[in-house]
Amino acid sequence: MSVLPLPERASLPDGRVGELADLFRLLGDTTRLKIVLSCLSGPTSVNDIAGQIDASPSLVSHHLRLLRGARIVRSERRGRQIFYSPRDAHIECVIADMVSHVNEPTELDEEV
Amino acid sequence: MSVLPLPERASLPDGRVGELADLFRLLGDTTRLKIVLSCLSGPTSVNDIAGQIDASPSLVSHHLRLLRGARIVRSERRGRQIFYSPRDAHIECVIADMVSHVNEPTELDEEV
DNA sequence: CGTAGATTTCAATAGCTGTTCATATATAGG
DNA sequence: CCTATATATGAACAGCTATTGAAATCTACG
Repeated sequence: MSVLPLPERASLPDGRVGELADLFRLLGDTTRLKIVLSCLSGPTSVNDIAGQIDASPSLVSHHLRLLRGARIVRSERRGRQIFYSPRDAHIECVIADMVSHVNEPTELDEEV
Repeated sequence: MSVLPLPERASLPDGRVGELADLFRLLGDTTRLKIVLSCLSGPTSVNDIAGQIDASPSLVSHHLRLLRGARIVRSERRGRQIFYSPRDAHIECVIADMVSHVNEPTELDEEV
């Protein structure tokens, strides 16, 4: 497969489809997505995230490691706690676009 | 959790986090992502998609059903074959943004 | 140093899901 | 009507992964 080009912007270097899928997959889990949403408003500590989404710090930490590995979030230590925030603008943009898609009203013709 | 607001654009109606995650999850599978990428260039038949990504028509059809159910792609019959294309601009936009993220050079300080 | 707070790691389990193969449905043409 | 092509469906299996609870680091601070 060497399809594309994408309608605009940068094209996909062949063989990197896996990387791209990984990113989507990470955002595709409810818990992880909530974590990312939690720190959209600014740097948030692990415990605060856990509190906001009602999950154990252990679980949150697990997911944060994956998210950080994929450069979806960045970490920053302040005193004895660690604050997480979205890695870059693209992530926020991707989420905003997808929210727009969810909010898009269903056309009358097409259905399940 | 009722965090947010998202930096710009529409906000997420509470309780719809699941819907949002579903969309990302669907794009998070390599095969499915390839399918979507295949029909980015225009309406493509099931068999052509299967050929482009080297997968069985059965498998492609299975995934297309999920993608259509989530309104990620639309279908259109022409003769005896069915052509698929991305459902709306948001999808293409989301993918383009994520590609930008992949292409973003790694900062020197932060690492695995 | 020793305690407490904050985060991370480890191991084990349960549930989900992508894939396959066989079968079914549908459309067009002779 | 019968065949071939195109797509869809169903069931079953294997592999992955989210979750949990306990234990381990690590940092700040008295």
